[in-house]
Amino acid sequence: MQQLPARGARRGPAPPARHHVPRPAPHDAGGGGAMPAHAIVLDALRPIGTAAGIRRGRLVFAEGEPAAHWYWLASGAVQVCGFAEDGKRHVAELVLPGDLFGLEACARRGAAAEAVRDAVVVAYPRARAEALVDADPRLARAFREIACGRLHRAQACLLRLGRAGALGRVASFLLEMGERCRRGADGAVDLPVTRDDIADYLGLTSETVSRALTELRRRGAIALPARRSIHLADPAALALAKEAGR
Amino acid sequence: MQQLPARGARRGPAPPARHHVPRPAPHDAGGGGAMPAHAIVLDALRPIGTAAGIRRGRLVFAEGEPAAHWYWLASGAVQVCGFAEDGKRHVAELVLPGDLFGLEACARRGAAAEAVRDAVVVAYPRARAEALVDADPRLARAFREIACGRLHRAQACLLRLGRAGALGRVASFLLEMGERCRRGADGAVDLPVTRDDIADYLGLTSETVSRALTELRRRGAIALPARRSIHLADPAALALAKEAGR
DNA sequence: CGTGCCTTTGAAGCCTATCAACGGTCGTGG
DNA sequence: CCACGACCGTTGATAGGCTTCAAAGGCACG
Repeated sequence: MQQLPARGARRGPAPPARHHVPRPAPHDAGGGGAMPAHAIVLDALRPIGTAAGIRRGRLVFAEGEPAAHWYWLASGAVQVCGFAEDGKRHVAELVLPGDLFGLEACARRGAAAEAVRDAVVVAYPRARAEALVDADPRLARAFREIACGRLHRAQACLLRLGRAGALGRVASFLLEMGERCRRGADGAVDLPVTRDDIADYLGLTSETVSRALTELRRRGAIALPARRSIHLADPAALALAKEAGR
Repeated sequence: MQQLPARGARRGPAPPARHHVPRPAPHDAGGGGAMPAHAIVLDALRPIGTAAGIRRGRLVFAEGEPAAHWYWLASGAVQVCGFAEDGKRHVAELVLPGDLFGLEACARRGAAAEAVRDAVVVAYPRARAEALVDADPRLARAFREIACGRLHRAQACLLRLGRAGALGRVASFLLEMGERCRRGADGAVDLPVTRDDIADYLGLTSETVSRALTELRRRGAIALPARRSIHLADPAALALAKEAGR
């Protein structure tokens, strides 16, 4: 159990990381099968995991860095993202609690991973993790399932970015979050990200995201009870808005 | 060796498919390692593969269809794509000769695969292929490498779609094709796709793609010796144009 | 209680989609 | 071999959507 090399940063200063071993997976990315692939992999990897706290704005790993670990997000939120030369950011993947991330095949990271909320991650040394996976076909299959599922999600994002306008992207995003996020007591979705983060994820600006949310609220599709809380009042209306081209 | 269920279609009628067993991989998606992952997987899968010809415009598989096979593209070109309700298409992945595709984790296809040129594909029954992979850790690792590499490419596409404008997307696309395509005798890249296909891949229209190409030619970054041939005269200029935001 | 950051709203401008037309090329059939 | 037709590519004009620039209110945190 040792401190991770949590390098880089953009926002505020960085207090020392917390250390504690998180409990097993809070949810299983619905695989339908008998035992979810996520649970199989996490069970097997737990013995070699080390936990660390990452403050908001800090990087779990940077682009170009050696890919020495696989990661599991215990709490908080992480974005896998790239940076343009002018400092602009684009988010390739939104990582929520319970998700694995940083599963690179190459020697070096193709993108950075930034904590967008204070997060607790568990790191698994890649060499040891791969050895474990190699030794157990059942585990290998579960991992394969996760990797292909991740590819599927990325392609869904591509389809969304390619053909949908601002309203459609935001509506689609909300529906995705409705499925992936744990709902609050009143059924509202607690967004783990700011408007800026959403914008970078959808290839928009925060102003446009705000306008789209306002429009959806005007239509009665959603309600915004609190800053980070969104109530999906009319999923059908959202699904309809999703189809709106640009 | 039997006929594949090549359903669906858009363009012209469909003559009978050709049947022949293609030779081993014409190229190895540069893994750097001793033996490329592609070669390992293809060697192992060859015994259970059946070849089939797919005419341009026909589907290799349709969205929602059971994912019963893995595929390898021997020749031609294939696009993994989704269709909107209004008939608009967006391409999630461009498959070139030598690539594996259709590696779904779910029971059903999340997107369709359309031949954009007359193609020859080799199909591997998924159950038998997975059994083979399960039985050989070395094979499993190679397959994992391919899957993660594919995810990496998809995320690169996401970054491109998210932050680049038309000129940047086209420049980026040309550089990608320059790396993935086999060059002609004069060093020109032979594009396997039409302007329309490029547009659907980049989330643009064919007119905008055409304008971007004209602009790049005006800048001296490229030359267009023939309809489907593009000479990358100044890769540095292309890399520069790639960074152009919208 | 003060200070940032986040969010929302407004106005102007650029970029891209859309509609339209034309020339060129390829494939087909006479 | 030639002629025709369909498709592909290019270029222009217009409209619409999104980004950008700007400013103000609100909530959270110190």
